[in-house]
Amino acid sequence: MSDEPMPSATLTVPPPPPASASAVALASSPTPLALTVPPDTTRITCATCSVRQVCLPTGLPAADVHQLERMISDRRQVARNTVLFKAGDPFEAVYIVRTGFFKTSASAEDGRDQVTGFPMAGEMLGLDGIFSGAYASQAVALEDSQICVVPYGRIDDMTREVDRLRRQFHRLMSREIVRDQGVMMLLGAVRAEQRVATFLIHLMRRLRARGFSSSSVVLRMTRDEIGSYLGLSLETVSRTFSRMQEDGLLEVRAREVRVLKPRQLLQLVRRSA
Amino acid sequence: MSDEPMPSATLTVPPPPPASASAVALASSPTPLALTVPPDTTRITCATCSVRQVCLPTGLPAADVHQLERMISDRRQVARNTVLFKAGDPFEAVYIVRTGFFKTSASAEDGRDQVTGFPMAGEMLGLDGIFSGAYASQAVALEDSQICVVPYGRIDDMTREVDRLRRQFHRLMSREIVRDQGVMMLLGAVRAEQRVATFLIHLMRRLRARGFSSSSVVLRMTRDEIGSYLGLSLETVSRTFSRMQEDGLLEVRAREVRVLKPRQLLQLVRRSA
DNA sequence: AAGCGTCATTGATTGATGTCATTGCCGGCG
DNA sequence: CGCCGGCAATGACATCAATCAATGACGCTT
Repeated sequence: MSDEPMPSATLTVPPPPPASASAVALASSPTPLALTVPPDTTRITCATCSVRQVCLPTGLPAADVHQLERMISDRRQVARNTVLFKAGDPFEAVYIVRTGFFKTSASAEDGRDQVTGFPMAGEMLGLDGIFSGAYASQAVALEDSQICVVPYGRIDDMTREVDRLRRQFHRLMSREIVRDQGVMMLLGAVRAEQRVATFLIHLMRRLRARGFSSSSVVLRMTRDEIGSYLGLSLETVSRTFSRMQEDGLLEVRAREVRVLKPRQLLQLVRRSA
Repeated sequence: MSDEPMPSATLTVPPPPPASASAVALASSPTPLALTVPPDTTRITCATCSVRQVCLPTGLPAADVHQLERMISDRRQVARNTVLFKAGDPFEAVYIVRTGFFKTSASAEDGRDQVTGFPMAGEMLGLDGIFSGAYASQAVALEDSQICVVPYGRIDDMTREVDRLRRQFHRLMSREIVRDQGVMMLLGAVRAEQRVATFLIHLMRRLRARGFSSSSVVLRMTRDEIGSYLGLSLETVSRTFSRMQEDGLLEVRAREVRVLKPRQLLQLVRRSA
């Protein structure tokens, strides 16, 4: 299984508080338009951003990070359940998650709505819009989040002018392709147990890379959304969690998952049958 | 189901002969190194290439196509079953299929080798190598093929210098991301019948876009490879073909598939259950 | 505080698909 | 020319996960 592409840079970011669990919250179904409440985040810069090590600046020298800063037009607050963009919306910008948690999904011809990813801090959204000039997928915030807006026009300008930024951008698009291949592998896994184990392992790794606990998570998505992502029914996801708990691998209480035996979980990922 | 991203440009390319069925053929297992037999293709240019409409030049004015030509360092013959690159090989170039047929595959942690795509004329391979500097997947020719070699150094140069080429390259990377999403949808489809139908429909569309018959195909891959791509066992693929034949949708004789009722096949794609 | 809706868990059942095994076909090679 | 190996088709059987259904927990709304 190819892992979440994650630059080898080791992290020293102090664990930020688990992204203020929505006091706002609301609407059961996604609200149509992204809030554009300008937060007090105006003085935040890439150089001081807590996720810079896993974000666009990854591996760039400080001088370039300054340049890079110019690509970001805006930082926005996105409330839980808000649609950041949906399939068909005209493509204008790529987004980077600063804090919080999103889900991306695409619609199949048969009407299914399948989850294609759960982007978190430092990860990009919307790259699929460059191709046709309209987004091919939908992005929804799973919790109150903050994003950086990177208008494509600026990407175009900066990637012309600054060699390292150009190559960096290519690397990040490529990273997305590698990530997608990982998801295909996930969906190709035969057994449900293996898919769920892989999902958890990957999630933990990404969280750890961001300085969060490597053994305990509060899932931000429902069983249904996990199932959609893994190509399983929500019941199967639930049962698999339960079985893993019986086997002493996990401790599951609703959205809260604690990994007790990471080694054995990893075994499930690696074991074919 | 998001379709194979294919620019809307309609094709007027005369059906080229179905890519000379290998007289060379050989080795049952992939041979380790790509042949570098310089063919008599040196005078071929993008401007005269029969697949230019579905390839890199897509949508570019003639002037730019000339520039683009400079990105291609070489055109190479790749014999059937030859490995063009494999996971871990140092990334140096992106490839574009000129004639023939490839399969790309990636290895899961559990040892599975899953097919991630079947690139054909005009489609790019190797974009996943930009991220880490090493390819993340493997590419094998399914029949004697020709490819254009696009060294990354030249991409870097040209995308700095020529605005339209830079944007074009971004579009093509984005196209790959959209394509990957399509494959995820495919793997997320519940029923085997739906997956196989979608596979066939997409294949036919891509062939038609290149001027081939829109009702008859000679599959270049085995049932096993189709199964790996679709997340099914080879037997299920075989049985599904058989059932579709019984139902009068197809006529299948080994690798040769004739679509008799494209409308009904499309129905299977669209129908959720 | 009660009520409703969403989400999660669990059981029973069913059916599709994987696995195993056999047969036949075809092409290449000795 | 006949054997052998890869590929495909098909049957028998087992298994895993989807489906249907009921219940319970929690949080938000009124």
